[in-house]
Amino acid sequence: MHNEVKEIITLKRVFCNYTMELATKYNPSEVEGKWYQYWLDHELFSSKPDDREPYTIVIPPPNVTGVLHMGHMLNNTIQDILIRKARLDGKNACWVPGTDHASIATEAKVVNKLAQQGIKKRDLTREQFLEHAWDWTHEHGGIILKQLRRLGASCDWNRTAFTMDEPRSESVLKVFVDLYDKGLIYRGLRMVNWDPKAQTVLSGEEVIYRDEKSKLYYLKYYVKDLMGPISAIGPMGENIIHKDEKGYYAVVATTRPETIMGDTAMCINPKDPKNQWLRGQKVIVPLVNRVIPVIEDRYVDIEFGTGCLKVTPAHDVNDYQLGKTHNLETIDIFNPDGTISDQSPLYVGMDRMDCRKQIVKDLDAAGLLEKVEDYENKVGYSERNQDTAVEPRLCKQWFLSMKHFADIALPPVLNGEIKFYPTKYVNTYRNWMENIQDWCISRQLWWGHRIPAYFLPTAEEEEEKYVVALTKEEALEKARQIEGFENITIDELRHDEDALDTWFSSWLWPISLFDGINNPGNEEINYYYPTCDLVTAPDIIFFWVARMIMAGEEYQKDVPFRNVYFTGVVRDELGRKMSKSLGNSPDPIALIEKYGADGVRMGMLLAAPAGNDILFSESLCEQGRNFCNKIWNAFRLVKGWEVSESLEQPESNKQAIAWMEATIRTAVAEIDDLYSKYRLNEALMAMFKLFTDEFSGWYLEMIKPAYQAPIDAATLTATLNIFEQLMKIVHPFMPFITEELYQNIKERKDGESIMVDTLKLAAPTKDDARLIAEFEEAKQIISGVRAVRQSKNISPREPLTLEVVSISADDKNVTKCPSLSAIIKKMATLAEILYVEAKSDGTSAFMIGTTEYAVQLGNLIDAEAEIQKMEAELKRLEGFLIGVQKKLSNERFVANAPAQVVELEKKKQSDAETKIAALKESISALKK
RNA sequence: GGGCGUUUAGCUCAGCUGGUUCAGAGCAUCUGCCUUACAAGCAGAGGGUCGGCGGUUCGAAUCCGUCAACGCCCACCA
Repeated sequence: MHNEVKEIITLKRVFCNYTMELATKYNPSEVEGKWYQYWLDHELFSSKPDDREPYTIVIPPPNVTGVLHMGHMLNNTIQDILIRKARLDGKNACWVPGTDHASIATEAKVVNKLAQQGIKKRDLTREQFLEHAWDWTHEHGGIILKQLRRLGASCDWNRTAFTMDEPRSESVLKVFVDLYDKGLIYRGLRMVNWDPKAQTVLSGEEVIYRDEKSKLYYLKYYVKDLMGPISAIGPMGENIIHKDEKGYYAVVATTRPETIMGDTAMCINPKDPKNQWLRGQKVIVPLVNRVIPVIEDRYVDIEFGTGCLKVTPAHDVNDYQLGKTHNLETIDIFNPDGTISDQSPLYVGMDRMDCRKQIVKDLDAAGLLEKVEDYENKVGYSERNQDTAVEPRLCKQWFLSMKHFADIALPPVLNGEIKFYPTKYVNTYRNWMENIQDWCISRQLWWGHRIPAYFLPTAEEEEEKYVVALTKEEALEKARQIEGFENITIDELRHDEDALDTWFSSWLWPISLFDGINNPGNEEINYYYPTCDLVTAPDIIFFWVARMIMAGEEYQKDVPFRNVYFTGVVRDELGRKMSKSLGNSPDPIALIEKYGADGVRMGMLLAAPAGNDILFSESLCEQGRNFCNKIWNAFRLVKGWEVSESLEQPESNKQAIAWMEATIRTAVAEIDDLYSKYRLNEALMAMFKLFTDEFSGWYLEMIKPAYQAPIDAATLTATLNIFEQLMKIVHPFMPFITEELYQNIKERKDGESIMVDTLKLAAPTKDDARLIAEFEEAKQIISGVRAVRQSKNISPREPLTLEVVSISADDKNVTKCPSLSAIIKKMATLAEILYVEAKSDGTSAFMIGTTEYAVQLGNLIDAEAEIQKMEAELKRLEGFLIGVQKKLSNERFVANAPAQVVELEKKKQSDAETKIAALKESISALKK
C-alpha cells in the first residue's frame, strides 16, 4: 500500500520536472553486464610485469567441466576482493585463472556419457577415448570461468590456463623425468587403494573413511588332524578350546567373510593364553576347504574378537605385511572391477558385495558360522566415487618418495615464511609432513598426462625393464644403452599406459602458469613468483597446498606464496554441508540474478569470519542487496541537490566535512589493518558502518539542505569527493555499483575506471581523534533528545528547547557544545540551546559524562515518570559507587595496582558522586 | 587411539600481552514513524551470572587446572 503511494509521489516529482533521473531502487542487471564488458574492452584486468610492486594470486583451478557452486563463490569472492584491493593500493595485481583436467572425475563423466550411448570404454582405443574426452571438455569446459565473470571476478583472462594445455603438460613431463633422474620417482609393488568403479589406483589422500554400521562374523576354522593329544600341549587352564561333533575348531572374527577365499594363514598372538592350543596346528578355511597354517605374530590383538586373525595377504594392508614376514602365498581373489576372480575356487564372477551376502548364507547353512555381531568400523571410500568402497590391492605403481619433499617444505611454514590463516592449520600441516607417506602418482586412466616411461620387451617371468624420457626418441636412445637392447627399435618400446595423478600437475601451478619449468628464470616468473596470497579450502591442504610448497622449493628454491587463507565450508542455515543430494545448495547464478552480484558478494562475506565455516542463508544476500540500495539512494540524494554558486558555505558544513574526512581516514586505517590480518568480514562490516551510519545517517543529514533549498558549491564538491573515496573503499567488496556511481560522480574519460584508480589517504592524526570525540558527544546529545521525544511521543518535526546544565565549573563539555550547536540543533530539531546554571521546571533530563541536558517539555512532562527514571538511575549509580569505594578502600588494591588504574577508579568515584548529587537535586526539585 | 579447535545476546561472531573503548557488533526481536534519498528505510528500546567446577591475583570473559558438549584432522586394530 505504502509503496504504491510512494510510487505515485515519485512519479509526480518526475512530472514536475524535479531532479529525479535515477530510480528509487538500484537495478543490478542494468549495470553489471555493462561494466564487466567495459573492463574487458579496456583490458583493465590484464597485468604485465612493470616496475610496480607485483601482487599475484593464482586461482585454485576448478574442474574444467565443473559448474559454479557456493564454495567457488566464497573462494573467488575473497580472491577478487584481495586483488581489487591490491589494485587500489597501486600494486600491479595479477589474478591468473585456469581450470584443472581433474582426471578421475572427468574420465568418469566421459565414461558415463559414453555408456549412455551404449559405448564401453574398453571397446575404444586410447586415441578414440581421448577424442571423446576432449570433445566433452570443449563442450563443457570453461563454463565455470564464464560464471565467474558474473560474480565480477577480475581475472586476467588472457592468461587462462589449463592443466593439460601445451606448456603445462610439457612442465609435468619434464618434472617427472627430472625427479626420476634424481632418483625420487620409483616403480614398486605395493598394497595400494583400488577404486573398482573407476578401476584405478588412488593415493591415500583420495580415500575418505566413513564410520559404518556393519557386522562382525565369527567363522569356524576346523583344526586339521589335531597334532598330538590336546593334553600334551601344556597347562590347559587358560586355553579356550572349541569342539563340536565335527572336531576341534578355532573361531575367527571378520567383517569381510567374502575374502576367505584368499586366506593363506590364520594368525594368533604367541602370548595369547587362550589360543596356546592352536600353536603349530593347521586349520581348514570354511567352505573353501583349503588347509592353512596357524602362524604367530605379535601384531595380533589378543583382546579383539577371539584373538584369531585370518590372513588374506592380497586384500589387506596388514595381512600383506604378515604375508611378507611369514612368507605366505598371495591369492588375489578380486578382478579389477571388484568381482570375484578365477583365482577363487567359489563365486567366480560375482560382485564382492553380493558375494558377501551369499557366502554368509552358505556359511550358515554349512554350520560354519558361529555367530554374528553388530559392529561399527571405518570403511574407505573413493573421494571421487563416494559410493564405491576402496579395495586394498597389490599393484605395481609409480611412487614419488616424499621424505625429501617433506624436508624442504616443512621449514617455510614453521618459520613463518609462509603464513597460514587461521594458524591452526600449521599443526595439521606439520603432522602430515612428519608422517609423510610416499605418493602414488600413477593412475589407470587415459585422461591425464601419460607417464613418460617406456617398457622394453622382456619375457613375462623376467623383471620388467623400462626407461624414462620426455619423448619416444629419447627413450629409444636411453634403451639402446641398456645391455642386450643395443638394437631395439622404436616400435618395440611400449609406452606406459597409465596417466599421472591430477595433483601431479596442480602442484606445479604457481610455477607452470608463468612457464617457470620450461623456461626457468624468465621475466614473468621472476616478477610474479612467489605469489602473494593463496585462497583455498582446507580439505586440499595435503592434496595441493603442501605439494605446491614442495614443488616451489624444489624448482624455484622459494615458497610459492606468502600467505594461505583457508576458507571455511559453506553450510546451510542448519549447519549442514551443502550438497547435491540434500538439495540445499542454491544456484549461484540464480542468486546473482535475484540479488545482484554485489549483493551476493556481500552476503557471502557477511557470514565468513576467517577460518570459520559459513552458515549461508539468502537473507544475507538480501542484506547485501539492501546495502546496494542504500548506496544508490545516498547518491540520488547528493546528485539531486541544486547548487548555488553564490551561497556561502555555512560553518557547520565545514565542520561536518572535516569530521567526515577524519572519520574516513580513521576507518580506512582500521580497514587496512583488518585486510592485513585477512579479517575480511570485519573489514566489510567496518566499511558498511562507515557508509551507512557515519556517512548516510550522520554526515548527509548534517549537510542536507532544507527542502527544495540549494546547497553551496563548496560543500557539494567536498561531498562528491567524499563519495568517491567511499566508493573506492567499498569497491573491492562491491565492484559493480561502485563503478556505476564512480562513473556518474563526474565526467570520466573513456577507459577511466574505479578499478584502476588508487586510494591514498593520510594516516589519521590526533586532531582527527579529537574531532571525532567531539562529534561523538554531539551525537550522544542528539540521540538523547531523540530518546526523550520517543518516550514522550513528540513528533520529530516539532522544535524543542534544550538546556545544558553546568554541573561543575571545570567541565569542558560545556564549552565544547556551542561549537557544534548548529549541527546539534539541526539534527535534533531544536529551536534553541540554552546554557543554564540550573534546569528549569518541566524538563526531561539525561546525562552524558558529567553534563546534564534537559529538554523543555512544558506541560507534556510526566513528573512521576521522570522521578521513576531518575531514581532507577540513582540506584544504579549508588551501587556502582559502592563497588568503586570498596575497591579503593582495599589497601592491597591501592598498593598493588598501577597508579593509572587507581587514578581511574578515583575519577570514577568523583564522577559518580557528582552525578548522584545532581540526580538527587533533580528528584527533590520534581517532587516539590 | 592420538592431535587440534570451539563454547560470549534468539542467530552468526568480535573481544590482542588480565584493570573505562568489558561485557560489544551485525542480524533478528519489540515500540513509534508513509519525515522531502532510501519502508530493501528512519528513530528509539529490550536482551548475556562470557559452557560447569576449582585455582592464581588486589582484580579473570581474558592466565592455569579439570570436567562436559560440539566440530575437524590423523591412525592398519580384523
